Amino acid sequence: MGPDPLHRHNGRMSNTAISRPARRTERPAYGRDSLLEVAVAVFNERGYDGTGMEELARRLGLSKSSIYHHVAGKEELLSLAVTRALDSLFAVLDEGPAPDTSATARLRHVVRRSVEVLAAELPYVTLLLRLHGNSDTERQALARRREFDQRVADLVLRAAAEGGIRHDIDPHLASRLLFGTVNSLIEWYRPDGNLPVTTLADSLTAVLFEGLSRQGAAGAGPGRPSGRIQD
Amino acid sequence: MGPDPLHRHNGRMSNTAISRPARRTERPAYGRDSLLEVAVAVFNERGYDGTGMEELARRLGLSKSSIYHHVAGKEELLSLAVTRALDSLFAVLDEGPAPDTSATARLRHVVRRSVEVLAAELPYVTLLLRLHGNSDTERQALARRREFDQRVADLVLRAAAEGGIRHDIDPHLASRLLFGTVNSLIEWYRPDGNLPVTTLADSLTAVLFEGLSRQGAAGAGPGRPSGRIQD
DNA sequence: GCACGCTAACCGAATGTTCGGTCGGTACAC
DNA sequence: GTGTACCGACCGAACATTCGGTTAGCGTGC
Repeated sequence: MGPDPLHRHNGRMSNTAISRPARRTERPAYGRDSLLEVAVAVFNERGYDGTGMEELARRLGLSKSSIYHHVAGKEELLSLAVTRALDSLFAVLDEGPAPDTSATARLRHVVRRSVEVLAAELPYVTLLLRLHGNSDTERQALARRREFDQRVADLVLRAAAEGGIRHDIDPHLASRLLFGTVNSLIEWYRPDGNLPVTTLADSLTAVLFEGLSRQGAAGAGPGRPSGRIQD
Repeated sequence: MGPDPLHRHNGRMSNTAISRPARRTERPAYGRDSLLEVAVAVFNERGYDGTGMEELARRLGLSKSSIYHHVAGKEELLSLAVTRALDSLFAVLDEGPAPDTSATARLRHVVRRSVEVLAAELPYVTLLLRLHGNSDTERQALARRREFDQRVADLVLRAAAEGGIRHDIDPHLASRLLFGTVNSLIEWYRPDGNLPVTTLADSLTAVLFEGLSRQGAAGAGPGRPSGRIQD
């Protein structure tokens, strides 16, 4: 029926001890960042729409109203999270090998770095990849995400023009498979497991780039350029 | 929730009007199946938790209360959808080449047929793959899904033991990449586009099986067996 | 051939519950 | 005494679901 009446104890949870300004008092006190971290974790567990502010408060060890002391509301938490994810992803495109390098080499770099970003910012990217576009915030994030996808697709196209991709696979399909596989990492990869990110990135790029580059003769392979993809 | 509440003759199939008995009014006159089809489409657009019964009613051209004439509630719609998806997926495992065929050949068949099922039952599988486990219904579905994944992973392990998978890639990782890529199809593949399922399945199996089978020497490839993956 | 009852299909107006969010206030560090 | 961090109590809106009907077509008796 009713929740247990807690007598104003601040039993703050242990982890997420951001040790920036050397806290002296034993009052941990959430900042925006540590609060966001917990919120995103819960959003990913139950889904953004499936998470209530009350459940969020419970997991934070706070009351519902206290959350509004730190952020404007539920939607701001979402906005902060996906902006962080998108900024990290776009940074990958603007760094990397000089533009005069071969497109194939640059693509390889983008894939590898995307895997690393995905691992480093896993909760934030996970939230981004599961948006539905139910609010303005979500729709704007999806628009930025589509822009990212578009720029990667262009790079794949240039790699294909260089001959970096086997001719019996449509470059548009190659894009989809490449980043479909990369994005599917959010479904199972856990950075705290015993598979290092470097090994993951090595294996993923090896499998996909070798599969995408070599002309195949294995059993039931096709021989003609395949159908185009829309959108 | 639990057992299906009686199964009297359900109405009509999806709008392939066979006009079997007699003509109804000009109204759509939904049966369970056609109603489910619309509902699942809306669930996939806005997310299950993000879809209200009112929005559902609007899209059906019905009143909210009329939905309850056909199904017990929102959760039954979800249950019907994911059961259909899971039944189709498990059927793939139980058909196919005889058990005395090589594991590699059987795996290839499972991957190809999974792609086909994914395309044929796209909305239902999409809904399944996006569950969070917020209710008993969802948790039961996720349990069945994990069982499917486990059986596929076993098959990959046997294929690896046969030598069907290159030795510098851990079979557990190979499983994840393989079905990560297959499952990522729900994010972009549309059966009504101009990429036929057969071409898709050909290309996907070609890229992945060639990438996974051949020992690589392309640039930055690893050389040792990679780290293990947990659960 | 038509009156009658039956039922599937539907609706508008409610039900209680949960939602995201607000408000006035307390504790305490500096 | 001012600012930061927090809380319980509360609010209107939206939620899934229920209830008491109405309508239309079909089968049957006659």
